Parts: sequence; C-alpha cells; structure tokens
Amino acid sequence: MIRTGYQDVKTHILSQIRANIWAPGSTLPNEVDLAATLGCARATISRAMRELVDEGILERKRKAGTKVKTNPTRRAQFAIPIIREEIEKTGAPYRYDLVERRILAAPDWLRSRLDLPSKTQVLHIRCMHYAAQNPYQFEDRWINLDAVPQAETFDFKSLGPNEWLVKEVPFTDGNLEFSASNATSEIAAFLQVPENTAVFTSERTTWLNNQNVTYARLYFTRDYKMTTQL
Amino acid sequence: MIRTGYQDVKTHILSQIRANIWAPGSTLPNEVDLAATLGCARATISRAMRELVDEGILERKRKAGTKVKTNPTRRAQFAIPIIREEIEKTGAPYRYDLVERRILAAPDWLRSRLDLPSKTQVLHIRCMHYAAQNPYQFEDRWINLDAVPQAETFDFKSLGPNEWLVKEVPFTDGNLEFSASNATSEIAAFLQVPENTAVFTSERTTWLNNQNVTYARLYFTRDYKMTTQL
DNA sequence: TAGTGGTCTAGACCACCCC
DNA sequence: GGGTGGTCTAGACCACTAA
Repeated sequence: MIRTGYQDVKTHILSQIRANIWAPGSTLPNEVDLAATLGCARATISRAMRELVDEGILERKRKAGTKVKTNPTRRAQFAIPIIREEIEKTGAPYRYDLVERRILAAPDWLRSRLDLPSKTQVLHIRCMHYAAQNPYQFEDRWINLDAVPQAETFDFKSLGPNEWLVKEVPFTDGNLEFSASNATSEIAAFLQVPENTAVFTSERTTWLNNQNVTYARLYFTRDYKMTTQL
Repeated sequence: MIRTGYQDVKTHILSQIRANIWAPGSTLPNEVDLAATLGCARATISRAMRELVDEGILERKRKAGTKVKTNPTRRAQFAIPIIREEIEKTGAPYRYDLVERRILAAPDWLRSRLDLPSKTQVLHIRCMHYAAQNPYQFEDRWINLDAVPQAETFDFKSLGPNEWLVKEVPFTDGNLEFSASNATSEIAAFLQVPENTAVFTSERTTWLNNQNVTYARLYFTRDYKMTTQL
C-alpha cells in the first residue's frame, strides 16, 4: 500500500480535469470528501489544491467550494538575471565596459516617471555588456541617490550597476516592460547593428518601500525566452 | 496573546533579512529552533520557508539547512491572456477579422521546429485583432491537425483561434519567446505602421503530452508589460 | 551516519460568505 | 446559519546529503 501524497492528489485532479470529468467551471468535491475518496488526510488535499490555485488551475472560495477555472491563467515566469551569469552560462566570457558615469539633478521626464521630489540627485550610468567579442546589451541606468547614497562613491568601472545593485540593495517591488524599438544611430553603434534595426528593449523600475531605487532601459541584441509549464 | 501564523513568520524572516541580521548567504536557524523561538509549530515555520523559497528569497537543502539567497531570484510572471478580454478590459470594443484559413502539409521549417512527422496536416490561420478601429495584433498561427482534428471543421470566421484553442484544447506545456523584428511590408500594412517599424513579436508553442498542438507568431502594435512583486 | 528538511496525519478552531 | 476553505498543532516517519 503506497501512501497518497499531495503530488499524487495534484496529478489525480489534473487528470480528472484533462479527462473532462471535472469540466471547466464545475465544482470539485470538498476537501473532506476528497480526502475520504483518495484515502489521505484533509491537509494533504488542502496543500494540493492550494498549489493548483497558485498555478492558476483552480479557484477556491469559502462556502462556495473549489471550481475548475474556465480560463486557466497560465503564468509564464522568469528570473531577473544577473547579466554576467546569464552570459557565462552560455559558455562565453563576459566583458563589461563603462561608457559614462555622472551625477546630476533628475531630469523632468525621470522625476515624473518615478515620482521623485524636485532636485533629487541621480546617478546616470551607461554601459555595455559583451559575450566574448559580441555586443550583448546596452544598459542605460538611473539610480536615485536619495535611496542609494552609497552608489555615489562607487565607480562602476569594473562591476556593472546591475550586478552591484542586486547584491547591494534590496527592493520590495519591481516593474518590468518589454517593447521593440528602432535603433537610434547611437544604440546601433553600441550594439553593432545597422541603424533602425528592431531592438528588443526592456525597462525595469524597482522600489524599496515606496521609494524608487532605480530605473533602467536595457537594449538587447537578442530575444527573450521564457517557458511556462503545466 | 496572538497566535504566530505563517504570515507572521514570513514577515519576521524578511525583516531579519532586510535588517541584515540574516545576511545573504548566511544560514538560518533550523525549523525546530525557529519554531521554539517564535512560539509556533514546526509546520508553520515550514510553510513560511517553503513559500519564501518559492518567492526566490531562500534556498533550502536537507542537512545543509536554510540559507538566504545571495542573488535573490526575482520572478516576473504574467498571465497568457485571451486577446478579446485583454482589449475589452481597456474599454475598447474588440473586432476580429479572419484573413486566411487553409489546410496544408506542414512546411519543412515548421516540421523541424515542432518535431512533426512528415506529411502532417496543419491548419494555417492568419487573422487580425482590433481595438476599436486600431490594429492591435496580427496573428499567424499553425495548428497541428493530428493533435486537434476538430479544428478542421471549425471555420474561425467569427471566433479567433486564440480564444477557440484556450477553451477547447488543454495543454500541458508551453513555450514563449519575445523578440523585436522589423515589420515586413505585409505586416506593416496589417498593423498600419510604416514599413520597417520595430514590431514587438511573441512566439508561442504549446504541447499536450509531448505532442505539439499549435505554434503562433503574434505581432503587436504595442508593448508588453508585466509586474513583479516582493 | 547524523542532522536537516519533506511530508503526512488526525484533530481542532476559526473566518468567510453563499444561501 | 451552516458549509466550506484556511490555518495551526503535536507528533511521527521518511529522504536526502553534507560532513
């Protein structure tokens, strides 16, 4: 006699759904009944169902019961990587090059975007990331010196702001946007592609307790890939 | 006396980390000790830690203990939407237009990409999605008729393949790629943008138990946005 | 092989909220 | 009001793996 674990319960529920026995929108048996049916404790059923909710397969409401989602929310997720590690994982040597580093008062467009007080000092960094000899990413980053004062004394000559920030500054919220843009002559030169080439662009903003930490625009020479399962 | 719940435990652990008491890379107390310290059951600690692992904050290994991740893996996630719902959520009326629908033997590039047997019949659909009068997305989709035979008799004249598939065909795995491409004259015409404009492109492939179901290339007139928390 | 996390159980009480 | 999920507990045994 093998014990029924929460993984078994998940598998069972999923197979019932795929076999259309528990159709989208229908209500599953309650936890107590299912536990009796499958021969395990209620907590085991509970954990299985909780994870399936987390995976976007089920919906639960007290008193109303557990239902199969009609439009299962499939979630693609991916890690925000450290560029160096991402490149080295491909086997290519990583190279970093600081293009510009200067401190200035936040320009208006940045202030309004990040909701910064006027006269906020920011650190503006522009740099390149290479995989072997090939351009990989151009990074255009703004760091709020009110939130990260220690950035003022760091020179970023050999360590990129991406990696430094990940290790140095915790954050509580983040926002990520993907877009496509035509390369300006400057970006094209950095990435060594023809002007006007479509460039994959990612914009990231991060906050620590409602205070903006940093805003970055990243121009890639290659695509983003992500995988979702189940 | 308030009971210590797993949420309290999570909060406590996070605050210890943010206060640098449990620094990145350091080892946390084991579950039994922490339970004694915080005055709750071991299972409560366990659940809190499990969720923090899931959120990319902690790393756990048997015998080695629980450590604070040096490079916290922040995960962005987003739902794969039904286009109609996505558009209607913005308040704009949704319009769908079928451009082309034909059945043919899978071309070689598709066969190799999806690992289809030779002579597999596929349904090729090209269609447009509009938000009010504005082009929103051009969809270029291939459906494996071996996996989804019922698509052969559906005309897709008033319902798009995206929505039909989500409701009709379950899948077990999916793959998603984002990229930027320069609009060909044809794509440009559909999206009503100048030729060569950078277009945000998403490619999706889905499988049901190791058999490919569909492959789609989606050309957007606008960007993708996603948000990550914690 | 010993220590740590991983999981299960049986029971309990609580919180929510549909009917 | 009553049924459902949400959570906690105390204890137990198992599985992995670092030392």
